[in-house]
Amino acid sequence: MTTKKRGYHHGNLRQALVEAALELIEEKGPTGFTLSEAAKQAGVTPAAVYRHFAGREDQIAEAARQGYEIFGDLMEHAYEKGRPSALASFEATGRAYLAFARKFPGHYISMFESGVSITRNPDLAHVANRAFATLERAATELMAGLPEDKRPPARMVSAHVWAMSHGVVELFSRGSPGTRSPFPPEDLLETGIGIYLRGLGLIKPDA
Amino acid sequence: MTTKKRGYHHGNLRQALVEAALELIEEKGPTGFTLSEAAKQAGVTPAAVYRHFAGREDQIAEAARQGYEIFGDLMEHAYEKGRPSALASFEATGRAYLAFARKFPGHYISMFESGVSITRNPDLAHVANRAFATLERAATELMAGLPEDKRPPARMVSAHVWAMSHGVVELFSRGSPGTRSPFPPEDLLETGIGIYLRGLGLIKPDA
DNA sequence: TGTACATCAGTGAACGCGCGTTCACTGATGTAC
DNA sequence: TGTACATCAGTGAACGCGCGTTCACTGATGTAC
Repeated sequence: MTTKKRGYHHGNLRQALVEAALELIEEKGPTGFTLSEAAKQAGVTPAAVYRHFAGREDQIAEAARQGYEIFGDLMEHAYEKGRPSALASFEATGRAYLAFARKFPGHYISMFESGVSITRNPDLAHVANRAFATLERAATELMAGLPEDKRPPARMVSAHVWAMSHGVVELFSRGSPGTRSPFPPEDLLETGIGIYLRGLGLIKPDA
Repeated sequence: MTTKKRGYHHGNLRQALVEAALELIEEKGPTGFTLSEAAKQAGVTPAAVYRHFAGREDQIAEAARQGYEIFGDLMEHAYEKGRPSALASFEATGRAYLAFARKFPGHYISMFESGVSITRNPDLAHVANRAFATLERAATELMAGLPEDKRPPARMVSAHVWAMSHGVVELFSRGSPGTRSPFPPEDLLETGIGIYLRGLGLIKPDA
């Protein structure tokens, strides 16, 4: 829809295939994606896929890579928006995590549930690191506001928030096991992180 | 190995199939499990499976069901062990979550990553609820120790802890995306819950 | 501007594979007399 | 104890299916002269 770069025949088949894959993954889960069906959805023979990807695995990896790219951008935006308040920045990155999962479920699943191995794909590892580095940077600045003797490692703090965000998404933001969520996921994450930050001594114990 | 009930030919094929499924799931992920291979591993023709299960889906569901059963037992044990201290009970259930994921990875994956739908299977819903009810009971008791005006709903507190536990397992306890864990998962969860509880005002702000 | 050629994105047919599921069967086990 | 019968767990062959992947090809696009 945007820049129609029009290649030889199809005009950007590669991206069309990625988008087809994302739709399939979103609809039918990570298992539901097949190279053949993605090709069909893009109006092309399965064999054509091999002009653009090494195979099925590679196609998912590209979907995940684009996901990490978007994710990283969102995190950075959130981080910047909260500045100069370290607390606001940190909270915003947490919210951004959930917002990303909601808005880009296909990407999210590709990244975290498709079985794509980050360790085996250096490209992926690189973009993924950028996203997580933002969260960690926010944590580092946050810790700077604490007395040194009661300052947990920033990596640990970011890991905690990452874990809670991920847990909320997996358990309560999609129809996985938790029947239905007892609370809106956004509220759950907001209050959870709020209590956590109070535990760090960063929020006054008001109400 | 234990009670050899010896049925007609095989002697408890049903359970042997469940165990084969668990091994396969543990080894090769939720996708890696196939009815045929489970049958083969149990030394039996694929068709034999249909004497004991309605199909592939049903076989995974039974693996998950047994997982929830074990999980529920572990949670209850942890809960009882911590008594009469509500705090100890609550912390113990959190730890039990991670211990379960570590000790019974096949079950864990069947329950949370296999795509088995709890809502569509009443049997499953029932055993799952028992497990989560324990966590919630622990949370309720814990909240009783707080002044009423600053007492978040027990359901919410248990959801928070559940989410963080699940997140730690998914992200740092297995080789998913997080490269390698920056900290031992047990420590991560312990400290995370510790900070959270402090935020609730349940632990003194000592060290 | 027109023609000859090179490129290479996508085709279409074919492959071998393992899957989940069905079916009529067989033969070991348990039971009634 | 021995015989006839009923049960039903597991067999073996077959099925249709869609998968990922390969290959020689074709024909539209871009380029050199």
